[in-house]
Amino acid sequence: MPDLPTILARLDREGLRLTAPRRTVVSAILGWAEPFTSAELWTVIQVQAPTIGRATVFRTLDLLVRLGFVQRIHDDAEGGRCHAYLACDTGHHHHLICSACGNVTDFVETPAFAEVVRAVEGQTAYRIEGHRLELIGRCPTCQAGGPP
Amino acid sequence: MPDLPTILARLDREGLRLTAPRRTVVSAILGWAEPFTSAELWTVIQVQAPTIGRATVFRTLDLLVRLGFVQRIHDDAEGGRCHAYLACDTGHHHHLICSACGNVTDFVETPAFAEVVRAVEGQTAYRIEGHRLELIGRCPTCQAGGPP
DNA sequence: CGCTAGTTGATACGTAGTATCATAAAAAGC
DNA sequence: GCTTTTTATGATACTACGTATCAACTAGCG
Repeated sequence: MPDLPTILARLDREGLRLTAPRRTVVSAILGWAEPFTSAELWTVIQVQAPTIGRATVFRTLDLLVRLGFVQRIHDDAEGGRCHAYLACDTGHHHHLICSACGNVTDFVETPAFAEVVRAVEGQTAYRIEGHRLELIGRCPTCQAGGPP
Repeated sequence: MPDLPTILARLDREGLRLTAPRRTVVSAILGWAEPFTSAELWTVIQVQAPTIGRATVFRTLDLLVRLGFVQRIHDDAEGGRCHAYLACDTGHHHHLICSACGNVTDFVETPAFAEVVRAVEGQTAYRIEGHRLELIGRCPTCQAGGPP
C-alpha cells in the first residue's frame, strides 16, 4: 500500500476532502499487512480517535475500496464471516491465503492465466471482462511447522 | 444439481434424517438455475410451507453447502450483498457471471489453470491446496443486445 | 472572513445469520 | 405397533455488518 501522502494526494485529485477522520482511518489501515474485518478496524479507531463515528469508518473503507487502495476478500473458508478487507497496492493482483495462519500474500498474474480466460471464452461464448481469483494454500512457514 | 432422490439418499448415507422440512427446502432449491439469496429462498418456503422456520432454512442451506450441493458465491460486483447461493453439481467447477443480466454459467477448469497454480507456487513458495475463481463477463445474449 | 458543498456523528433501521431451548418427530430396537 | 433415543425443528432473541437519514460541522475557495 502506498504511503499516506500518496493516498491523500489521490483523494485531493478526486476532488475529495482531506478531513481529519479520513486521515485517521487511512493511517490506521496503512501497514496492516493481514486482512482485517471492519470490526477490528473500528476497535482500533475507537482507541485512536474516539470521536470518529462508525458510519465514517465504513464510508472511508468504501472510499478506499472504490479507489483501489483496499480490497474486499472473502474468507468464508476459514470459518470466519464473509467480508474482510485488505490494504493493497493499486496494481491488479490476487491473493494467496494461508490455510493455516491466515496470512495473505499477493501474487501477480502469470501469462498462463490469459490462456485460461481464452479457453473459457471459447467454451462458453462469454466475453470475459474481469475476474476474481483467490488461491488457498500453505505458506512456507506453516509448511515447515508441519500440519497443525 | 442432482435430483431429489439422489440428494435424499446422500443425506441418508451421512446419517442425517430425511425430515419433511428438509425435503421441502431441497426441492425448493432444486432446479433454481440462477443464484438466489437466502431471503428469496425464505420467501418461497414461506409460501410453500408456512410452518417451516427461518432457522431451518439456514440450517438446511448450510447442510447442502457442506455436502457440496450448493455453493456460496460472492456477487458484490453487482451492487448486491455479499452472499448468494447457487445450486450446483458436486463436481468441481467455477462460475462465470454475466455483468449485464447476472446469469451464472458453470465452466470446468482448463488444463492451463494447473499451469497458473504451478507458476504461483514457484513465485511464492506456497503449497497451493485450493482456489476460488469467478469470471465476470458478458453472456452471448447480452452481447447481442448491445450495451445496456 | 464568509460562503457553499462535501463530510461528519448520532441515531435508527435493515438484513443475514447464529444461539438457545423446549418441543416434535425420525430412526432403531423390541 | 409401541417405546426409546437421538436428532431436528420452530420460536424467539440476539449479534454482526452495513446503510439511511439528517442536523451540525468544516475544508477549501474567493
